[in-house]
Amino acid sequence: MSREAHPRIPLPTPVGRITINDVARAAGVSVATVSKVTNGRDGVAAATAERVMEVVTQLGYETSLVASSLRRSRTNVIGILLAGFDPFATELLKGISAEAVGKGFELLAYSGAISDDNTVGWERRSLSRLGGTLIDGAIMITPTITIPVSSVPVIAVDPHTLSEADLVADDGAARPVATPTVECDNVEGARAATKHLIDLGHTRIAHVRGRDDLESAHLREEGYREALRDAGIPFDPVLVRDGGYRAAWSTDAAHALLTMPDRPTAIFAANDLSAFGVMEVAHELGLRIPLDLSVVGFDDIPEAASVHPRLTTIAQPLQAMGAQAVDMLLAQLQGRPVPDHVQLASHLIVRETTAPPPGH
Amino acid sequence: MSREAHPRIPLPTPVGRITINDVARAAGVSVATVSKVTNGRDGVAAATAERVMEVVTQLGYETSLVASSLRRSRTNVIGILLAGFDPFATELLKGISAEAVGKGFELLAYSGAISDDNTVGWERRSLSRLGGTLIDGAIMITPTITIPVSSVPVIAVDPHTLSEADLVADDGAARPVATPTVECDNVEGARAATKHLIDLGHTRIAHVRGRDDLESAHLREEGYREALRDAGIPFDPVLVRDGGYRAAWSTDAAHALLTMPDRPTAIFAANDLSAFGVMEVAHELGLRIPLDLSVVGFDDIPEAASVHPRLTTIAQPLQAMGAQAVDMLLAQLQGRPVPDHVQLASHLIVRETTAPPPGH
DNA sequence: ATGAAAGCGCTAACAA
DNA sequence: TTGTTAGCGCTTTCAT
Repeated sequence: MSREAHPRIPLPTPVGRITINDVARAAGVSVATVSKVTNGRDGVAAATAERVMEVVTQLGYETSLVASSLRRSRTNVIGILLAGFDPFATELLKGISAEAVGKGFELLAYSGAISDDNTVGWERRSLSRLGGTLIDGAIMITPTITIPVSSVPVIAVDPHTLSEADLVADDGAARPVATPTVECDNVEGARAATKHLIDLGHTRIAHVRGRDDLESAHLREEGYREALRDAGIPFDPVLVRDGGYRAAWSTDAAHALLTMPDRPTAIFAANDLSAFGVMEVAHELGLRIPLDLSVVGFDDIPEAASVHPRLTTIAQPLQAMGAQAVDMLLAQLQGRPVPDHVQLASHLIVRETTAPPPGH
Repeated sequence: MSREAHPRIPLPTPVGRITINDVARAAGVSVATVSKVTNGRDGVAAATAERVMEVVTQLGYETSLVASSLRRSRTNVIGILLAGFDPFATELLKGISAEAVGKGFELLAYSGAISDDNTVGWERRSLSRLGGTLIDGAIMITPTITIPVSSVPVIAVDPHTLSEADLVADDGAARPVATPTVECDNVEGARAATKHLIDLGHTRIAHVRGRDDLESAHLREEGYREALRDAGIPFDPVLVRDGGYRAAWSTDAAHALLTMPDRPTAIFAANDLSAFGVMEVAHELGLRIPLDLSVVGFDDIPEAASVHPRLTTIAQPLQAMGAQAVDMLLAQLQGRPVPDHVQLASHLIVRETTAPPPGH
């Protein structure tokens, strides 16, 4: 180690980011050698490697994710593409994070729909911007469009459209590739919610429907109808109104339902937000929950447990769904077979908004 | 628009990612022109621009975040650097996301500590890997080390060490640059928690302390002591035990406290997890909460509202803290003055684990 | 064992 | 108005 003078005075610290060039210069080697050392490639003398590592430590050098990902094909980074960090997405993130730990992947949650003008099409845009370079694969949370053919593997969680697997290409041939999907059992959940009300003795059960353009809304209505059919209760179209998955819209629906002559004694709302709208209207009309009116929601967002009275609802196993998505993505990355479609069981959480009908 | 034959047959779609080269080739222009068009630079004939845009749309081209960020200085992406997507971090994310919307920035939450071997030092590593290229600035969530001098602006949320502002450099000169910090008022929160117990009539109030190496633990103990002092209750060192911010460790502390001769009638735990440990031990010992023992936590993680009985605790305004961090980072990016240190008020949430002491 | 050089996709000077 | 070219930081042949 008798090269001419590696002075002990502090290396000329560069001002901005420390790059591989800074390290190479300080260690008196080429950038290629530094790259080999930091990536553990062999073909470098032990002494050289040691000296390089010393400089790396001293300078606090880390390879730029951007630069290396531009050059390499794999980055060991999984992208989670989402429209925003809402409660639904963050619950999934918790599950994803827990499942990914120790598997050698870094997580990168990207919200590209951060301004109002690109709330539509963020799925494709995000995938194009990150895919193929920054991330090895992606988990897409509640995409509202069909996921385009992508250069990296993608798993969709709770997609709001039919999977491509169910579609047929223009030329009539079935598509070979579909985006694998993870979601909860919407039909079964809705059925359980409705059955819970039926078991309590309700027979006049209304449904505040979700957004017509979203697949889950249809599935939940289907579950509602099935439960009625199973119990021999005739379906009454008058008792179904649109709530659009939003509290504001649902108040209209609720008002119509609760002021009709033979008003329902129970309402199954397509999601928790709609249920909140229903509860608000009931309160305004002087109806006591659950004495005069029972309400069931869907999703079990955190607020469901905090409102008064606390909302009975169908919980989606969000963290388990996130973990499942990770498993599927890793399988896909490793070339293992991946199921097209995974449904996880939702379950009823009985809280304080449901009781037998009045006079029962 | 009478160039020779832009055939209507589908453009030769490239297999992998669509790059600027593909667009240039398909549109019959240079990549520079495509770049100008997609970035809205002028100096391009309207007809050319239109043709390029047509190809861009048809091919579904989006500029690669990686490549462009390598070349440009600004990316309009804010990085949120975190150790993992835990409840604390995700609450902050909600606030950050809500505040950042419409401000023209994309959000990129990066968890680089995804394997067990790099749980220490993730702060520096993440910052080095993303900073200077991918992100314009960073919000660092609960860093446990002093943030290194960085090439991009950084805001620290709930840092677990003293800010550099409080330190002095080796040569004795005060450092010119400190990492601006957002946190809740730990002292005041702890004082409110303790005062709540005092107001209920408790005088023998124990404290299960947090991790000794974390600044917030010391601040919370300080608040506890101040409240006692304000009330004229002498501080009894026997009533303070280490819980390490963890449920498992806190059970030992709780056991010691609750089996002592003159046991406390109330315990202020340094965080909610410690409080859960205390509740568990109390249950084992046959102590009823809150009849025999009152418990107060700190943080108000979601579980605090779900356990039985529901935990009285000090809530940190996490979403507001996230929003504040965004505001500060944007200010810093725009060269506006930024406060060194912002403290947001925590507040007491009274639930079911506190009551007057036995026989009061 | 080491380094020179090409190139990943893109942007920005500069030339034409 | 358009294209040529250099280079952002890095990895990877391929010479030396």
